[in-house]
Amino acid sequence: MGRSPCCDESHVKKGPWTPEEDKKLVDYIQLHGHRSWRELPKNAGLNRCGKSCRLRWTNYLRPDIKRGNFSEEEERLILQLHSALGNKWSKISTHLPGRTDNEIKNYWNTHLRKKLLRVGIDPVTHQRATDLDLLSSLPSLLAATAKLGNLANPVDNALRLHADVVARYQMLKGLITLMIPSVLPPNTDAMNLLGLASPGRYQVNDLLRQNHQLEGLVNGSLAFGQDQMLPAPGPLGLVNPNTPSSSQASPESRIPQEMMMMMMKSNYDGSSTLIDSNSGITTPGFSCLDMPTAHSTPSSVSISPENEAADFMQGACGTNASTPSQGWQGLNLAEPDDDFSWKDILDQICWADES
DNA sequence: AAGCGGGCCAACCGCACGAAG
DNA sequence: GCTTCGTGCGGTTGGCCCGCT
Repeated sequence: MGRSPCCDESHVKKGPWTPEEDKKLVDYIQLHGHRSWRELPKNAGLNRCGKSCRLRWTNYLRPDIKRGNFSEEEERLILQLHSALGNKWSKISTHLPGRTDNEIKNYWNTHLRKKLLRVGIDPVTHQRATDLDLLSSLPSLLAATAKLGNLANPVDNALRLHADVVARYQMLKGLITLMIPSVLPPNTDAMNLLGLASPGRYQVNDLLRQNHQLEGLVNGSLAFGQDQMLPAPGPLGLVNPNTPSSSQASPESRIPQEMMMMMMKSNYDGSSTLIDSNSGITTPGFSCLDMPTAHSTPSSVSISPENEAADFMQGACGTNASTPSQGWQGLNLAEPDDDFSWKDILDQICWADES
């Protein structure tokens, strides 16, 4: 389709607006409204194109514009909305009273995008890196996130925690994936063994939930004892409907508890308590950031972006407790078979790390 | 103090889409 | 059904500001 620009006339002024122009525009709109932006500059005595007037009004002069820094609440909301809607700035702005799409877009590009990148989350897809060959970069990612230290901003803390947990998740995933050819039956889904969502679109909200889950592991709140199949989710109510039942877990899939704990605990400082309760991000629950979990499956349910956004906007802070289910039942952390060499696996990982 | 580089943000540009004729 | 108009939207640009050397 397309059409010629509204301001073909080369004589119209461009560039920054002067206070006099602002006053003319405001005075005119207050008196007459802005029924036709094309006619407005003529009538208001402005040497601008209508489009420029509209932008100036909507992005700067409108009386209900909120100026100043974004609050933590706004920041989190933008993250959530962007993960659900993508670059739909105007839609996002409707959830942030007083903020314009342009302002949010700028804030995203200059602040939030970089924050996500810094913690290893793709700001476009909200996915963590999924490729196995990225395994080699994870130790450095962990080190980098550790260096971020105890950040004052709860959102930063949450992101750092995401990166930390995601990195461990990746190491674990990589380990299992390496194991598959040698010790697991063909077609075994490594992630199902862990009771985690299968790879795919991975949003911040998924991250938060998996944080939640992995923290359970890290903190030892999920009891996995010797020779013990996990009969039920831990106190966190972990849910993964895709998880095979324990009866389906192959004996070969056993991972020694010591190894899991070593991987999950290494360098972990229990930083979940860093999260500011005022921010609404609480650990291990992340209560106000959680997607509704009782009825949805992370990453695997197809929802239109709009519905998805509406869904979590509606249920963000009022989620039902997760239904206890078979989640993590496939996680068998009992002792390995005697003839199985975990050292070999570790050696493989070291090799992968070095390559 | 001057030059440089990067960050930030207001404003611009071009396309898309719905309404009206 | 088509063309034109008006507006909305998202991506990009350009200039200002600030910190660093």
